[in-house]
Amino acid sequence: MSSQIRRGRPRNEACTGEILEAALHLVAEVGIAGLTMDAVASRAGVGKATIYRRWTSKEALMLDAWMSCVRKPVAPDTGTLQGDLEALLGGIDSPLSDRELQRVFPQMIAAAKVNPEVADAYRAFVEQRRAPLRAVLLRGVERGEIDPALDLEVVQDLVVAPLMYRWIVTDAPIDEPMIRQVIATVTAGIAVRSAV
Amino acid sequence: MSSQIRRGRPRNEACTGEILEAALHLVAEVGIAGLTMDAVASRAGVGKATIYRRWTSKEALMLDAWMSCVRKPVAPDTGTLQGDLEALLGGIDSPLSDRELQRVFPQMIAAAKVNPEVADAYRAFVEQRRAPLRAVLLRGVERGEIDPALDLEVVQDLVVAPLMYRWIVTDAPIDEPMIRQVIATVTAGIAVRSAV
DNA sequence: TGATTACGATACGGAACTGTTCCGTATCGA
DNA sequence: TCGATACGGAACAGTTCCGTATCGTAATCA
Repeated sequence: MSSQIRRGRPRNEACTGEILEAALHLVAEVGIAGLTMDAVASRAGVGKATIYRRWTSKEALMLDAWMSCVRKPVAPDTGTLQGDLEALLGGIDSPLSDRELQRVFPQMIAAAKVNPEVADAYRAFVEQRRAPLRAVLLRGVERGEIDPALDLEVVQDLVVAPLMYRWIVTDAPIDEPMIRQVIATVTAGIAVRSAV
Repeated sequence: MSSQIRRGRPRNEACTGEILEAALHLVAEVGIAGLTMDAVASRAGVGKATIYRRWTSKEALMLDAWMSCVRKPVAPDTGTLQGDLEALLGGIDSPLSDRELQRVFPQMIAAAKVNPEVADAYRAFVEQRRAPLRAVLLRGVERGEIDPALDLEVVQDLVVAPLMYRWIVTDAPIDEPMIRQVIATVTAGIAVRSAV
């Protein structure tokens, strides 16, 4: 069925990645509202037809680009909660720079609030990002480092939110001392002796 | 200079507010990219000329609308850090519903990442929101409830970020138990005995 | 070699939106 | 009553952009 013999000139698969990357860089520069297919084609060094041969619409391209812009992190296992958190919050694996991601991600959120299709992809994206942290916290509960009476979802937010907040809302720096203080404060606050 | 006698039919000042509100509701529905001046005029029940008599462009209208959509909170003083925080994080004073604000705010952020003029207004907006919380925390330090060695900016983020994170990123519920756990965890984590 | 397909480049139709400018009407001060 | 201004509604031109079509060229297979 899908074993149709391909005749003629084969597709240049490198183009696919170049188009995706060009789209992401452009979104970082001008936002999704300012993004045009002409600009994507020009930046990727391809014709528009080459794009439309791969995606049916601008929206389809954007969905693909977003899903490809951050690779899923793996849950570390250093033996202690503090160590796991430090390893997990270290960096992000992406073809885009941090600076660009800080611009692209809000565009994605804004689009998700308005477009249900984007919202679906966005939910999957967030869930994928949160899974490793949840695993780390569960191990923390098993080791007795976290008060089992606490709502783990909230604990998760306490750890991640300050970073995302600086990333998205305030643009404040996310450096080592800052991350350290976040982890120190939260781990101190969620220790078993704390009563809610 | 500005004491020119106004002749002729006076402006209907009610229109101004209706236009601003219509713009905000529409941004919540279709996003800033999908917003059209025709739609604003139609929703506000005015002609487009009435809008352009007050604002020179779509951007100018949007900036005004945003600055008017949330009123500055006041710093409470209940005597304890925990009490101040609970009072401060309670609710938001705005003509828009929470649901709508959750959609409008990301649009504002996304626009600020791309448009320098919006970015300026956005920075002023955020600073205005953060000031009362900073005052509350400073009193907490004076009362000895917060370790003075900590970076207060980070403490501020620890408190606000989980709420904003749910608001913007995950859409998870922000109810009383959740807020309580955030405040309890952070206040426990920033108490004086904790060493960073 | 010839058929076939992908390529970059460019032009095009159709749709949408902005910002302006007309109407005819309504509401004020003099 | 009269002049001045604001009003809602409608139409307008200019621009932008999407998605498609077409061009000549390049790459692959039969």
